[in-house]
Amino acid sequence: MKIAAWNVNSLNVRLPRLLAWLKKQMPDIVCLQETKCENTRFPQDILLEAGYQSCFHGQKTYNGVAILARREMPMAEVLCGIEDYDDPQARVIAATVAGIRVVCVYVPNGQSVGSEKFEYKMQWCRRLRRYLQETVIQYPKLVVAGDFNIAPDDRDVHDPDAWRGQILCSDEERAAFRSFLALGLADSFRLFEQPPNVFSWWDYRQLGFAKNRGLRIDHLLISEALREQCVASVIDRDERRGEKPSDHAPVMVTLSE
DNA sequence: ATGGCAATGTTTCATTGA
Repeated sequence: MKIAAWNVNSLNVRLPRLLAWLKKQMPDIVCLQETKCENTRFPQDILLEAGYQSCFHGQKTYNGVAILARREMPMAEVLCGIEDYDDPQARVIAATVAGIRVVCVYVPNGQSVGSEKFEYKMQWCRRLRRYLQETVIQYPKLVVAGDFNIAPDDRDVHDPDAWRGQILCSDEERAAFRSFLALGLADSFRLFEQPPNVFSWWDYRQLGFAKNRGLRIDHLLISEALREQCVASVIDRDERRGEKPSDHAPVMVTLSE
């Protein structure tokens, strides 16, 4: 069972790449962020032809999340947003597939530490933590996947000194990330020995990718009940190459049957 | 100190992202 998360930065623009990538990697479940796609325009039929059913929660221009699952695996109990939180921004969708609860998240960016958007990010993370706390009780087999907009520690930053205290790397954001792990979730990437300087996002500007000036901000968290099954967690860096890439690479976790 | 790239729609520039 292969579960992936990918911030596609516009599903409309990235659809040809997504289809080619699905064919190549054959993931069972895919969590998408920044679809920037209204529900009425979601390319449901095209994805179905490619072998994937989908559920989606989108809006015009910004944000937007979706979960794809192989057509033969029933997708149930779809829930949009965080329970008991009237967030106008489409950032969370959850579904149950093959006995696993999958929560797809697009955590706010936060703009700069101390800004109004930063306060929104921090409040949003507290709401998410509360929601996940309830979710993991109801669904012990839980995967939380997506763009967290947080680099958990200095290993996840190309230039830790330059980024210290900055947005995506501040102590407050890192504490929020640890509050998710404290629910019994593991950062699947760190369950395995990894080479240094592996990232999931690179700035489009200043040859960010060519110089490997990146951050690891996209994550796949897995609950205790899934840990023994977890056999690999990787980042598909190749997907950042070539024509019209997203600025994020897909992240993938493999669970044994 | 600032913009640099990409996507969107409010479109020939402003806003947002990270």
